Amino acid sequence: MNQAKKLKDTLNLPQTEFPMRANAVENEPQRLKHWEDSNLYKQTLEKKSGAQPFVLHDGPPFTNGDVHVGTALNKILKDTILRFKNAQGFYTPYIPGWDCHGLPIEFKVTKKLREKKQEFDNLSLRESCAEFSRNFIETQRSQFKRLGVLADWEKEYRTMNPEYEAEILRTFADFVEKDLIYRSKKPIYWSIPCSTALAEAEIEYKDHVSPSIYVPFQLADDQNTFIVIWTTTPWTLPANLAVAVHPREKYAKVQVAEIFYWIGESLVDSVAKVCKFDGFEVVATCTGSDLAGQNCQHPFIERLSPILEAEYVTMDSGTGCVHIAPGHGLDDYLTGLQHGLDVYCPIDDNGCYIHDDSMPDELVGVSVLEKSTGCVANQKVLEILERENRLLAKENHHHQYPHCWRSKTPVVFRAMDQWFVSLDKDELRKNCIDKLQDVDFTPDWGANRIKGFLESRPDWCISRQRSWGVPIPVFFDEEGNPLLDAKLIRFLASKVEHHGSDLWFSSDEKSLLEGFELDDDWKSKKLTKGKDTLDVWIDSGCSHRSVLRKEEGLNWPADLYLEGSDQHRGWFQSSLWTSMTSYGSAPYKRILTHGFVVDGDGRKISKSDGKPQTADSYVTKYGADVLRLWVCSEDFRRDIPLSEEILDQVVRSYRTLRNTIRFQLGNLSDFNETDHCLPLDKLDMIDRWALSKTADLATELTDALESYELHRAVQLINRFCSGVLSSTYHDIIKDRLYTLHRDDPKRRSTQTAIFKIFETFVSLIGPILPFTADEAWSFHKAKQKLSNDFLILQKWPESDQSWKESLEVEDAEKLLNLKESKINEAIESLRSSKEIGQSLEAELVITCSNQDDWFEVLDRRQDQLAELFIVSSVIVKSSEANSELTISAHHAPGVRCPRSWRWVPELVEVDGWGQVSPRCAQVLNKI
RNA sequence: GGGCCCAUAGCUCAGCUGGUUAGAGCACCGUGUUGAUAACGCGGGGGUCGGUGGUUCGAGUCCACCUGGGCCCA
Repeated sequence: MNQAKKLKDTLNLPQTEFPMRANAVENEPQRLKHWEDSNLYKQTLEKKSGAQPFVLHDGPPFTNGDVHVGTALNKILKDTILRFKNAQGFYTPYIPGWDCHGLPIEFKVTKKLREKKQEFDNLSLRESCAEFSRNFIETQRSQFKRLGVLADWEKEYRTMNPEYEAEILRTFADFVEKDLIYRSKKPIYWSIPCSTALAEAEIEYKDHVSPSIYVPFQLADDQNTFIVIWTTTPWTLPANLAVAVHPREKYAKVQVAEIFYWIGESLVDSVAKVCKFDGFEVVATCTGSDLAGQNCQHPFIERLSPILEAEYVTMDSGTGCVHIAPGHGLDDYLTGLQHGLDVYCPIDDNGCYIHDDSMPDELVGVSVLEKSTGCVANQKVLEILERENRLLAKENHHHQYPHCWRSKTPVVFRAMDQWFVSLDKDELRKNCIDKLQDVDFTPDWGANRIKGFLESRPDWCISRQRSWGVPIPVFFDEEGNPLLDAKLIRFLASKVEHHGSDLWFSSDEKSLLEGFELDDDWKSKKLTKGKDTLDVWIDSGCSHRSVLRKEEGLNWPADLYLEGSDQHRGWFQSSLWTSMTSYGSAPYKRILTHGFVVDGDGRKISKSDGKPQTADSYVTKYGADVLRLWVCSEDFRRDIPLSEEILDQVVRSYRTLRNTIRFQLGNLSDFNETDHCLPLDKLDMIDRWALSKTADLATELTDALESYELHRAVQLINRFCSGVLSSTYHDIIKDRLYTLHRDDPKRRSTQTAIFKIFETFVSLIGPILPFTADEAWSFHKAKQKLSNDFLILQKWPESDQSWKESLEVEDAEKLLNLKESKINEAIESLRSSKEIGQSLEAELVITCSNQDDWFEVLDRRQDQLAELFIVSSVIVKSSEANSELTISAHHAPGVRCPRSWRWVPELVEVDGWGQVSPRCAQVLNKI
């Protein structure tokens, strides 16, 4: 063995089994299993039992697919915050939930059943939906767990659980009791052959040819003047109740012979051409606002149609004047609501005109269904228009028209009776907005956003003509009068609590009502149960009631709701309505929102890009900790970019961090807390400096996490790793750690510091990188991969004031600043001129005035300067007063010690080891 | 089209209430080391702060408009 090798073996080089590479894909699941086997979630709670709770209420993801990377982001944020709060000392129960009902599931399941040509009724469809939901709960749960999310997976809530469904009904009962529920018509898509309502998802747009007609409406005050509307659905004309114009667009009065027509100014030429206005002349113009307020005569029914303003009217096509039938279109409906029009819809379930006071006899019973032979209703209406001289022109119009996905026939838009929540009754809306003042919003514009939604939304339509949901427990008598009674609903809720809401579909009216005392008025009547289900926003919107108020250990209101910013319109809002109605205040103290995951160019990620969207596709490649580090490194309040480049960057900073930890572990291999720890005042200057930097980190990082600015925490961690540790502290202490005798107080001083820094640092990164931190902790405590001493059960590092200010810290800070600027500069110039390689080959001469503040520091720390600057020696010279501090560097004189690599004036001989520096000789003699 | 929001180096982020030549980490280039080595040190280049106009003695920071992007509606 040559001397170099022999001497190297006498050094205290780092030793650790903590691997350089995480191999996360393989190792994380093992750690996860270990955590589960040890029931770690329960342990974290038991450790904090009796402490102040911090309740983060989980918004339930929808159970219809794999966990999306955006959903993963949401759960990672929640988990990180909870781990932090728990470490800080809060009792942090976390009950995850699942949103199970709803159309997208029903739609997918129906499609599957149809493809398999399976017969199904309501009940079997619901069972298939439930199974579908259950399967994805299993899938998603395991995907969430894989991310490291610590939660009470045994108590998880599901909106389809019978107990949960009962609370949905009780919420509805509260609405009924407060008299907020009313019945009114609203247009929906209706499939005539299927005799069923359709949702947007059940509609296919197909090419279609419709009649395009121009119809003049005579002004009530002026027999010779007409306002001309254009429509492609003549059959809706019997339901016309108004004509809409755009308030700020220009309209022209066109004279044709003795008759005047109002038409959108920019459309005059095209309308004149179609309607064959020969020799027409524009005689006046005005804005839509000027026209509004007048009445016109329905073309073939004794009824006035007011001219109204509507913002959505365009001059793209037609006449700029829009035929309004509130019973047959959503825009029409909303305009009608604004102006107090009736939601008039003279069409029955079979798509035939009904008999009423105004329907012309010749139309009663005529079907509006489009058949291969055409639409009879359209033909009849055209006949009437022609006869009444109210048809200026008719063409064929090719366009995309909605068709029923099952029967493939064109659907109609038809108003049907729906249940609504009156949002303005008893100032509910106002109270909701007022109560937002008690809620903190992060970011603060969230308040503004939700407020806008609360102010502008129309009354809440809560009925759906669907199967996969919670039934609206209403009965009708033979005349169609509804029985809606809070007591009865609560009675049914108790039944549902035991049997599930399937009961409504499987039982007849008699057995549903069995055990309930009906009022005398209703007793004798024959009752039929309703067929509608509740809007699923009620389902998730009452989770605060079903979960927070029912589960032991939770609190109402929640400390925090944390969801994507789309939930300002969704869950945050629906939760507020239900909570205000039942309890008079908001169910949350703070709302924290995050943006959406976008690609590297800031564009939304869509399936068509072919980029992976599931959380799993990233976890199986990078592991959970890298994904978590990505989440936490982004400012989640805005859009969150994700790309290969970004993840590669995260991987690199992860490796740096891991290596830093590894270096510390390696240098603690022969250190034992009880035997070797030195008291703070015995620590070396540089060690005290490092501790003070660690204390700063703890303060700043805690502050960043408390203000939910996780990305700032990650920046702090990165900077600490590279700036404080790697390039400064670790670089400086290598010499003493490696070359001094293992028991040298200077070495033990540094190990004491590393020990404390390590424990602090690993604790600080715990919430963000739970796998890596726990792994490091296990190696630290048990020198093995897995141990039962879990990092998560450690206390959050308090920033230790005693670590902070001291003369040592001040001096070190000054000297290190000098190193970073002038010293390194001097050494670098020596290196670039090839005079030295390692900085240890250099000797420095620092010249400064003994009047200078610097002199005092340099003088006081003279014996530590060489080590601090990582050179072989430093000579401090005093110069004349007022002269600037200068540094010169040259190759160190003397000889190089083969053990410590430092240059010394001369080497000494040690038996069996050859020649080494005097310092190394002392060490060798002790070995 | 409407409401809310975002835009600083190749990437991720700092930049408080407007005030000297705009910062950090990563990446990149150069270089040293080979006793943290699929690691680490040192040095360097890189931004007309999305654009235009305005307020001001002075704007990345305030205002208006425009462009691009996101969420939610229509």
